Amino acid sequence: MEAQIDEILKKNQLSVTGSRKRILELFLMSNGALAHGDIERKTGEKFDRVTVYRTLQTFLEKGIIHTIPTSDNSVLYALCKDDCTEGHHHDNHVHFICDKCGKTICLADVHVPQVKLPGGFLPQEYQMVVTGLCAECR
Amino acid sequence: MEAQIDEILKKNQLSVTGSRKRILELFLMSNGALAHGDIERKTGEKFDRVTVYRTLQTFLEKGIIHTIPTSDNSVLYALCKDDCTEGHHHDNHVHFICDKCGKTICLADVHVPQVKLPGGFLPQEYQMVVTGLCAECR
DNA sequence: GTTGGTGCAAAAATTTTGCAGGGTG
DNA sequence: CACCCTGCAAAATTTTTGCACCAAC
Repeated sequence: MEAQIDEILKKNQLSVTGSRKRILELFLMSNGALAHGDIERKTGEKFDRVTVYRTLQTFLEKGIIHTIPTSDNSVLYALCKDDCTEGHHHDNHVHFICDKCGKTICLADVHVPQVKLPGGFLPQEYQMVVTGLCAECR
Repeated sequence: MEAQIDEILKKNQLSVTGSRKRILELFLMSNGALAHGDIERKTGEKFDRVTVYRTLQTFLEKGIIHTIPTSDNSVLYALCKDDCTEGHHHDNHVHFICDKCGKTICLADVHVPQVKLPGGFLPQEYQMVVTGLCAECR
């Protein structure tokens, strides 16, 4: 894991610092989406809130993570797949958000079906979010 | 339109007030999604920002409008179809967000395909967002 | 007249920005 | 050692809450 983290950071020409390593580690472990608040909590507020904002922003710009659309006003972040490049994501699996426990789960095996759009639209990214109850909460 | 607005409000046991009429009118006219800021702008800041917040909240609770997931941290609202009831929405069409002009367009004719989920999940609502370039911006 | 909605004020929460000090390459 | 990153402070923005007044029914 340690090596993997370093590799990701170096591949994106980022300095390997404590906060970046820790936050990246959280994403690798969680195997799902994290909100800003999750990260603050899981790091035990060890890092300044501002640092978390800036780290997430940096990861976004480098294409290491991406945002996930949600119906409520929260912003979720999740790791990109390897074939994501700066500004171009291929995160084409479905996300499930549990109404009860609030957890967001990446359904890596469920692909987003490509729908046919009316003429004129130039689609770039398809995202699908399913809400309901997860296996543990139902 | 005037009559339609009154009917919607009365059907939901809401007092017919100036701000509610105006904001509902905006939704009926826009035929798309509106952000909080759009509403403030289009009403010419005639109503207090707090009133807009509370009106939107009320409409949400009554199932008159619903939120639309977006990748950035903005919250968008759109009218529900007639068969939406309190707490249970059937807004099962695809939304398109243009990366250039930022507009959100309801693709009312494009239905959200139902995907099969792994066992255990109890899906309640499917939402799909496509981003890219709209007909005018491409 | 009673109930509920609005506006104003203020508080709380979230996000952004500037700058000096410290760690990384 | 030069540069980028972090933490602190503060500003800006967004959202929530309390309360007195006014409008709707």
